[in-house]
Amino acid sequence: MIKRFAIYGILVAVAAISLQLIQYKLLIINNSIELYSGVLALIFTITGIYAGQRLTRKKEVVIEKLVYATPDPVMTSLPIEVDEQLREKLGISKREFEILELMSHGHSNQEIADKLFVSVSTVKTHTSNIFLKLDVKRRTAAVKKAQDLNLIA
Amino acid sequence: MIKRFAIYGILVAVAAISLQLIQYKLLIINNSIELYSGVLALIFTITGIYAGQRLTRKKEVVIEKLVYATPDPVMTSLPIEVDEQLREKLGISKREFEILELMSHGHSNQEIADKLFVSVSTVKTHTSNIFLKLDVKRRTAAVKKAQDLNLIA
DNA sequence: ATACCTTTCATACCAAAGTATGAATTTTGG
DNA sequence: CCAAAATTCATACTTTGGTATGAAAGGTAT
Repeated sequence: MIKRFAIYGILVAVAAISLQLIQYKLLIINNSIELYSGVLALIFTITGIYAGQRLTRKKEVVIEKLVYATPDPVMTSLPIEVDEQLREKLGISKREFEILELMSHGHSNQEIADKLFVSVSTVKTHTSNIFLKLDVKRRTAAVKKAQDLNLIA
Repeated sequence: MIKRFAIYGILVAVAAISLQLIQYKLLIINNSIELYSGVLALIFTITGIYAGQRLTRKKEVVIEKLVYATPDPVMTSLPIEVDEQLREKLGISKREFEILELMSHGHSNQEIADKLFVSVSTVKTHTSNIFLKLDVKRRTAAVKKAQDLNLIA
């Protein structure tokens, strides 16, 4: 940081000397204080921008950028196994898990029943069991918890 | 962005007029081109630093976070800004959005009402409007769609 | 074989969610 | 200031979700 200020100091010194030259050239040849002012303004604006950038360059804000990509085959194997382990750990059966996934897609009990070719009663039984095992009282909470646990996507 | 340049343009104009005053004051009273140069340099260095900061403020370091999802044409810039834009595009009000978020956390209408200090009726009205705007029929579907649209986390 | 788990289904009942309608109040933008 | 949008609330009604209970059928491990 000290080094940086030293460099900037040298630059200012060089600029000062340059100014003397520019000053006399412009003032003697053109006798124009306006032109001189303009050049001066331009130079120091640029210098200011440069200095400002240099001195504050490290103040960066880290922002997450979402990159869309299809899942890597190698990566997909891991989550599924974890899902499986966690599912079994929670005592959730495969059928219940199926229903949990359909539930997370926003389907009603009736729609789930139709998709799985079972009665609404069956779906209700499963969902009730899922709620017990996930320790929640509503399907929205079940989906949220399952997502938080990485049980489902 | 255009607005920013306009503001900068006005500042430059004001600076130019100020310069005339400073120029004559200093040159006439002190007859010192060196003092004038110094003031000019200082002003425009500061201006430069300010302008540089302003115009390049958004250059953050972007850390890429992989999200496994199909590319969405709407989702190209920063998530936070898109949330706002998308929300407005869908005509979803700030209050409705609040409720949508609480809904996605698995809360019931009663719980949402308690958190926001409003009646269940109000929450129901909002949720119904949300469903219309998201073109869904259930809260689970609303949450799913909002997540898919990256409207909510 | 039998004890256990999973899956299936029903019936009944209560709670929560969602719709429709209308209206009062507040905020906000021109 | 005024019009439009947002927020609030109520009442009445329908639909869906969730609980409780009981039961039947199929698979499986001891």
